[in-house]
Amino acid sequence: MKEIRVRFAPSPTGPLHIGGARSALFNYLYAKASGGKLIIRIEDTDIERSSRQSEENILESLKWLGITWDEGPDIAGPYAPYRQTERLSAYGEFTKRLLAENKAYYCYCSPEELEAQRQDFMAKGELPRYNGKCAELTEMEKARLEAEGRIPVIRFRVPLNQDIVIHDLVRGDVIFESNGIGDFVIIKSDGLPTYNYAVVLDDALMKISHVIRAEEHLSNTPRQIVLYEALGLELPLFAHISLILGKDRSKMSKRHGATSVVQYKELGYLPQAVVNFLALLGWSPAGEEELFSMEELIANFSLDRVAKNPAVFDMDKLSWINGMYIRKSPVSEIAHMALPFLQQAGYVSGSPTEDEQKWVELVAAALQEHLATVGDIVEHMGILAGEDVTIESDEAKAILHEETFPLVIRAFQEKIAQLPELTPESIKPLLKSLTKELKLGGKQVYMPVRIALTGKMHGPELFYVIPVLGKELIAKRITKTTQEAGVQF
RNA sequence: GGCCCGGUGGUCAAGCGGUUAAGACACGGCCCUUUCAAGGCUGUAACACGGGUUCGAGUCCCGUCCGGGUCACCA
Repeated sequence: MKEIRVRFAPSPTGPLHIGGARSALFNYLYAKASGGKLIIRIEDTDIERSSRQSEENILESLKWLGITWDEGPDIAGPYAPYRQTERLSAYGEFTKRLLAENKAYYCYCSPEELEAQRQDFMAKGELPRYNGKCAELTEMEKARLEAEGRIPVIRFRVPLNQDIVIHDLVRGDVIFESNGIGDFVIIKSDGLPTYNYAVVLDDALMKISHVIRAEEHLSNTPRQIVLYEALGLELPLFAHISLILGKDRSKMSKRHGATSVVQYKELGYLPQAVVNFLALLGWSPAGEEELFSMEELIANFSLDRVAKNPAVFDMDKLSWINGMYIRKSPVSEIAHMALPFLQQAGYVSGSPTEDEQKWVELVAAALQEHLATVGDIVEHMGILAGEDVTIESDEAKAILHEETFPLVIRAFQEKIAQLPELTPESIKPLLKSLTKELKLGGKQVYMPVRIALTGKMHGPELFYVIPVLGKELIAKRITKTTQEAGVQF
């Protein structure tokens, strides 16, 4: 059986886009599910916009997501190199052959002339495409044009009157007429191949068996197919997955919010959550489970459960999934992820002490259940840090005026004074014993203590809040809130 | 505009000629709970429209409408 080889071929012109990430993921899942290989190929023939920095960023984002590859620019492999600009020498003989067989020709039209042509077509209401002006130049004409200092491109001569059919794995057969495609450029005037040419050569040369990519490439595919045929190369199987749309149903872009993978990382999303969410965008599992680890995705993935219709990026669902993963993660991991956010907000020093690290761990434990993203942690810190407390409402204030309040708060203070160290484990029984000894309902103990300590009626479990605050802050905040409420005890 | 792809609740989606048209997110209610969150139960809500084909159409065909993609010396 033929080896399954799929590829993700980003152009390094910016950070990894969320849509690109999903293409990469589907390729990865397909490769893993079928025992095949994933190849990363960098399509950097647009030298103006490509950068090595973007390439590194893209590879880093893929790694962050947990997508690994078998061959690529950083690990080489049997079909190296994996950067298009380093593969140029391999293209020459193919181009020569096309030229020799008259399947391609030099074109001397300048950009200005092409633009004028296009305007002409548009004005006449015809489809704008290359008019074939240079298709049949004689040697003499070529020499003259070259003497003018014109640098030619090479165009592919698209065969006329042909139906080109794509047997698409997700869409079924898609048919294009070759007459709808004008002779297109395969070699630019700078000598570099265009995308449509390089992609065909590389996919063929790298023995790619399945091309899984976004739907925006569907209308390019007939160009590529005619090239495969002209060169006598074996066609891969194609699978075009639909696009990811923004809330207004247009293609995802900056104005829809975060579009790159790094942005999600920076906002405090977990890679497993992003992967899980992306997988569900356009693919659906056979069962009703929605939460999948990478291993489970691999075990369940198949191309025939990939949807044809575009999907709107639903931030709410991403947040929900992320929250699920945050709750499932060990506290230490959340603490680790939370640290930079807390540092940036000034709650923790640049190089945290051991005590600070323990404190962050407590904070993470307290807030873990409440977060949609790790970055959200900062919004909750008012309750857990600082001397600054204000009572949020008259309703809260009234609770401090209940007649049992002095009793409760005094007993509470006595109890924590006896503890050498405040820990969730020690506070939990302490609070319980308080209700018992005072013969009060839970609410009559927990609520006044909560308000005295935080000024709020809601928040994380008290047995977390108390150790996070520590004895000193507790004393200060009690003084402050009781003063504000005007209660003696 | 030409060509191509798509159209099931607000969103993601299951469905492959016969179902009370799943499930999830979001939203509302109830329960649990010291609060909130989580969790459990529950409710509102959909086959774009019009013609066919068929005993029977969300499912097949055609048209209309709507959305998207693409028409580069970008990828």
